[in-house]
Amino acid sequence: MTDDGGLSPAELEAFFALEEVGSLLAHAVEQQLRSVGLTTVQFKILMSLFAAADGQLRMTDLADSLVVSRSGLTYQAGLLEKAGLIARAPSPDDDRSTTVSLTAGGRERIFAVLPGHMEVVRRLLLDPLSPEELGTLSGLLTRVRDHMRTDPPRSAAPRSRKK
Amino acid sequence: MTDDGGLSPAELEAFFALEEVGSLLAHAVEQQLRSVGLTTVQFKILMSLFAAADGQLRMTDLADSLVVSRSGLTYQAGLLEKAGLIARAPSPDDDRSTTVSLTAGGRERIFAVLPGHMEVVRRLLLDPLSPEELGTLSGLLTRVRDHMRTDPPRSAAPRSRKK
DNA sequence: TATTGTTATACTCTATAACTATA
DNA sequence: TATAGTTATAGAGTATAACAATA
Repeated sequence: MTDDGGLSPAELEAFFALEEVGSLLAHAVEQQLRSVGLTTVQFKILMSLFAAADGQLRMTDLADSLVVSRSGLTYQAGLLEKAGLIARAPSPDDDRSTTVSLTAGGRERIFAVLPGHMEVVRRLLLDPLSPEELGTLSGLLTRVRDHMRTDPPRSAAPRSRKK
Repeated sequence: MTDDGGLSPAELEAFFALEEVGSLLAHAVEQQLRSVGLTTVQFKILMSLFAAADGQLRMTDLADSLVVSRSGLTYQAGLLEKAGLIARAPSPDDDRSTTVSLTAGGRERIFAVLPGHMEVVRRLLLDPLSPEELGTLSGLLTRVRDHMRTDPPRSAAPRSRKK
């Protein structure tokens, strides 16, 4: 009658805990980002560029990795460009493409946010754990993340694959 | 120069893994919920009522626990009521308050979603872990969650607390 | 006076579809 | 023909402020 999908109590417990932890952490981070005038999406865009190998990405690749529509990314990129945090330029190899890159101002903004960002994470996530426990948690989550990445994202299908 | 807030590599690793796991899982769950005509917020509302001690909550308490504005909740409650999933009635003890409760249809909808919901969770989160690891993860996350709950949510301040 | 809930309103964001330019 | 990116547009959702009713 009360079919729960066959999950054990332990499984349900882990799931609900993860959902709540993720939700509370996301909210706290969002509040902190607001203090420097960034939304979560915008921060993700900046961090993606920051993490990119050569510091730049194509619009479409960026949209796909963030799982947003291209038009949605165009909108956000317009805001970030107007704020002087990113720059868009035609790609050298393919004239259809636009290459996005972080400006010096964008890098500064990242450095301006990170300390507070980390402080929130530390207070909410890290404080209650011992160093050993942190390592354990990190290891487990990394395994899960890697699995998520390789697993065909049937439920998080990329954009245009209209096939 | 590249101030990262003083977090160790292990801490950063745990943080980024958690952010990505939470993000990917949230997205997958959102896609699944869409198949039964619910948004994430609406599902959370239903689950909050389902989990409530006596199966009902005041509008304000519900809004606070979900960290949304009261007007925002009024909007969503209107949709859910129109869909016959919840019911609103004046509170017996306080005539200013409105008590929200799940209807039979609302309960049915929950049972309709849960199996698929759990399937997504199982595939993404639980599959790569052994039962022992699951227990460990669950324990750690539960600790973190409890800490988050007790810690003054300075960054997730409730609504009206205007001082 | 303070609180509960709703409403009116404006704004942000996102996606779909149409369009331009290039491959 | 297919792809990259933008634009026009429309829709969903959220919050602020004003309001009515009650404590």
